[in-house]
Amino acid sequence: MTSEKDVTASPSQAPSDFVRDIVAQHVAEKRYPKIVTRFPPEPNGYLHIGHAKSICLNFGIARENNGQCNLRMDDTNPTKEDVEYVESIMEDVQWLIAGWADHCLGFKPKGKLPEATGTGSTTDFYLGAVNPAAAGGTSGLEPFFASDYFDEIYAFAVTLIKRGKAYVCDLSPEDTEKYRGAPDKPGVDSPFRTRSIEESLALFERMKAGEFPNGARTLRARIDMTSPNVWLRDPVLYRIRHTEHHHTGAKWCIYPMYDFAHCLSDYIEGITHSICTLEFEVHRPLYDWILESLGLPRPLPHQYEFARLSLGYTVMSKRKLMQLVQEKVVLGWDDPRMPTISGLRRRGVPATALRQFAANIGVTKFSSLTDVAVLEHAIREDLNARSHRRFAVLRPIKVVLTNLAEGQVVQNEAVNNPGDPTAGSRMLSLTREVYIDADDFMEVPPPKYFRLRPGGEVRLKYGCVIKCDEVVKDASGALVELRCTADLETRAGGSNATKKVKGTIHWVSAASAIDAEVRLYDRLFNVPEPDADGDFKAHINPNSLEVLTAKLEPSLASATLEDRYQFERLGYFALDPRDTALGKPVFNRTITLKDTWTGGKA
RNA sequence: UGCCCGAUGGUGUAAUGGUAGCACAGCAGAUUCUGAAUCUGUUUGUCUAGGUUCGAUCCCUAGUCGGGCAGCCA
Repeated sequence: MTSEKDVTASPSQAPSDFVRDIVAQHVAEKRYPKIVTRFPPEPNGYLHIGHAKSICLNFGIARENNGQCNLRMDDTNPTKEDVEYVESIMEDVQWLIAGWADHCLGFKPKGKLPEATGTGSTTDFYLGAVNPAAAGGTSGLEPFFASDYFDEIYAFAVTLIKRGKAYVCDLSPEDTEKYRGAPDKPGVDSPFRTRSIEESLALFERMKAGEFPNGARTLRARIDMTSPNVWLRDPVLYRIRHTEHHHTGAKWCIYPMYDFAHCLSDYIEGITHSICTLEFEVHRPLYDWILESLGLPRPLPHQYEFARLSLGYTVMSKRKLMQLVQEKVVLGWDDPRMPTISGLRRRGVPATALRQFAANIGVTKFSSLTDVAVLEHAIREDLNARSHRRFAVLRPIKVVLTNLAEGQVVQNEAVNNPGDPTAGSRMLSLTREVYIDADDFMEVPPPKYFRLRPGGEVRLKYGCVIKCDEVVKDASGALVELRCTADLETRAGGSNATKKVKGTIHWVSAASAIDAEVRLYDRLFNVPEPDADGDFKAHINPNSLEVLTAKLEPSLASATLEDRYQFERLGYFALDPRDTALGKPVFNRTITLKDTWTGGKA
């Protein structure tokens, strides 16, 4: 495979799957001088974790074969697309592949268009890539745009007409549908199918010139109205849309359809392997028909299909995600509860974890439902290795250590990561007043409860064992504070340091703790397949976000956006990059720690 | 009732004519100043019926079940 070290994570060798097998065979045959893939999102929404699977596949294949993967905006429908999406896509892709496949990313000089390389009767166009890493950054570069090829695609359409393989059709949208027939019923030829080449040529030019209203005419391929594959029943190649385009402005009023534009865009860029999802499988004969009908001089790209990702407890279509945003179920496309790449990033999920996840789930043609536990495992595994441990108390209970003097400070060393000796340590101050988490004290605990109870003992981690002498309540019966005695001889190095107690809990000093907003996220839906009954909004988890003010150990005042933290016994947390302000930290819980305690119920 | 694609433990995936393996989840134990991590062990599987073959998860046929396809969306 590759001789380079995979920087995703040490254990991940290049995965193997049927697409990579095909590519490997082509490499062995030396079929192409270089393997070129592409990631071609339509800029009509934000990228989600399903796209991440595709990105990892396409860029993975490129990097494993010393190839290249072009980022291309598949923007042939001006009514649905927007530059906002172009920008988010660029950011998300570059974030996901950073440090892994940047050297394979294909961009192009800003404004650069394909060059006509054809001679004589053969029409040919080519547009090569520039790598941002090699070019010293993305300034002056941009991704590819299918809309940059409108001139060339138009020229190819004219060629098709001249070859008698396409014609201008005057059927209305409704009639076009009727004539198409049904999957089990053959279609009927359009009355305009026999139109002369000259007339189609003239009409097509007038369509381009804007002489006809939307929907008045289309350019259609002349294939076979009786084909069992409905996509071969004279598919529409061009439609009239008097709409400005986010990238080409007002230049065009006719726009190519996906099927026509995609294969040609692949060809123009010199793509060798055009990898897409299963629903395009029935389009493949059309993809091939168009390219083969043009008599193109360079090697043709080929399409390969794999199963899109379905993840438990979430929805994955852009339409549904858009709905969640528009109906304010979430706070935006990058809401940390969203399965979008931007949402996962904001939640604190590292790109390496997403890449490892993609490698773990594999690539097949079987439509499966992936257990969220697989994603969660990849995130925990990544975060466990890299996160410094910190103490944070989410729901504070005050504990007074009655045998410590006011102002007395007992310093304790706490390691930053028990699995990584190089991570160092920091000091924690034990004082007369500390906070512990409400979950770590129960007046009437269930069986096997290891934590603090009246008259019971527990260890304050990196501190000492304490004993609960008194539970103080107010007139209403609400807990005010716990009065405990600390046994300082049980500290590390003390005469009773190895004293065994059932529970060890985290804590913070009331004297030095800092306040911070902490956001606890839970899954957005409360059933594994929210859309199984077609009503995904009925299964929204009303408690997917809980916001609280927590007490944090003081070292967290210097937390950075880049670092990941494990709040011990609670989970992994990261600073929210959008809402954190100077002196006002906001932490997002990326994921809880795995919790095998049944809560005494078992 | 047309065409295309698929089917391996609970879930996801390997094995491409020769011992059904891995991961997640689960369970049990060890260990633990995180009920985490780590370590050890372990339950559970080739959709059905025929055929080819010394031998079939793999090749062939039929069936069953599942997914996709009838936008001037992608």
